[in-house]
Amino acid sequence: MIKPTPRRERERQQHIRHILDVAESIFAKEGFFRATMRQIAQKAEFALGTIYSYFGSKRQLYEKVIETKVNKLVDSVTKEMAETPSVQGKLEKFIHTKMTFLHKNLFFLRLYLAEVDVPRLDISHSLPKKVHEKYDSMLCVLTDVIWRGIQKGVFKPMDARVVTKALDGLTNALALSWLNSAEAHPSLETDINTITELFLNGALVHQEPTQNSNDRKEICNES
Amino acid sequence: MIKPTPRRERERQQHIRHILDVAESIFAKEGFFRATMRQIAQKAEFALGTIYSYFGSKRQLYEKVIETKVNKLVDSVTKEMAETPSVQGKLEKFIHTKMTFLHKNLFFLRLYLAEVDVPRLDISHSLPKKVHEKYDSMLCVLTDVIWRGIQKGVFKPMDARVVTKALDGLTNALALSWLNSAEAHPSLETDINTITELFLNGALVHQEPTQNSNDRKEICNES
DNA sequence: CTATAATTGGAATGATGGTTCTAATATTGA
DNA sequence: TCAATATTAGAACCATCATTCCAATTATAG
Repeated sequence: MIKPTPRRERERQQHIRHILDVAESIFAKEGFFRATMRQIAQKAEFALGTIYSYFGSKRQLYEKVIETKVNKLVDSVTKEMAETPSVQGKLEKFIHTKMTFLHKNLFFLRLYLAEVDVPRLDISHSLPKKVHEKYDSMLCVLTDVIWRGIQKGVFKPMDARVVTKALDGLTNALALSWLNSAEAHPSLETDINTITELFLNGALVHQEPTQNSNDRKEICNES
Repeated sequence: MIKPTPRRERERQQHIRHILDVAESIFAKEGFFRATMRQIAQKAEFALGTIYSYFGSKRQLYEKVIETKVNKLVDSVTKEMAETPSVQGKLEKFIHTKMTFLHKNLFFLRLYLAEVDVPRLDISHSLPKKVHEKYDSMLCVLTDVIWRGIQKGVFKPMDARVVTKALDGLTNALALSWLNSAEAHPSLETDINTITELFLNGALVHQEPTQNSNDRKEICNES
């Protein structure tokens, strides 16, 4: 019951962050069930008991890993969207920010896809509500944007919920492709442009796209 | 080394199919790791040893479940596409057939998403090559269709590979939403239409998409 | 320096569940 | 009906972890 030294406390936080990082990489590589606490302890260079003293159980550790990252993702996406006024701009921000985040967190991407994108299999049905609520809050913002776009006549009249899922799925699908193809970075910007264009204007060739025609050029003159 | 009676043999096949069905439902509900062979044996009303005599191991059983269904999916999708002449028609067939199949196989859908859509986590990296090859063959057909569409000037010049992933992901994402929302059937046709429209024409409102598309042709003939 | 509290390491525990084995049981051909 | 064979049942075996525990170590305060 004594005061914990500031330094001591700082180290503690340091350790926690370090363990979370290691756990993330192992969970991402092995999945929840194959990953063992020993493995994590070993790679983190702590003893088993230490891990358990920081996080109560394997599941808690796992949940913490996911929760931390999902929060970061959602926060940055919603922040970017909030800072942009136009409907179309918000949509572009959504695509851009989300994909950039996933691109910078390829390790995490596996967990994300397995747990957030394809929930309710294996363990995920017991992911803390917090995580799902957080993620859903982001989707709600997106739905709202689309809905307002429809009201304003910028978007066609479609079911905003369905469109939200489609856009969310579209971004996930492309991010997923980064995992499988072993290429390095190059695809990020290209993929963002492709998706944005595809989502806004579709695959068919048109005469005069009323709103924006600027990014079409970009798509064509490279690759 | 004796002749297996025809009836006997028929029963055997019957048993195998029955076990596969049961296994599918359990794997889908629990995931590979949580599902136990005892559980499957019990629900299938066979003894453990019997299951092992039919399929060698848990993993083999699991792989058989997935392989069987993926084959059916891919076969029906490619067949439908082959029977349709026009590029746009083939695309619509892809969306329609794939989504209808997944809609009719909601149980399987979980496994499908976890193993085929988000591979390499957990067990999937050891899914038999056969399965991935089969699935990829379907995607190749799709890529080829898109590529030809671009050549003909029906589609904008985009990276056909990326568009393939996008379309595949789009359909997966919508199918996924059926799992989460507990609604019954109604969304299938609506979702198919929404996706098709979205993919072909995008979300933005356009003026008058007239037929003429020759002016873009020259851009395409690289790649 | 010493007593007290916090941290750490890793062996010991216990449960779970895949796989194997053997003893029934049923089927077949004669 | 009877031996030979195939099938089934489920108990027993065994390896693999998550988790707990306690002894050893280290830090803190006076």
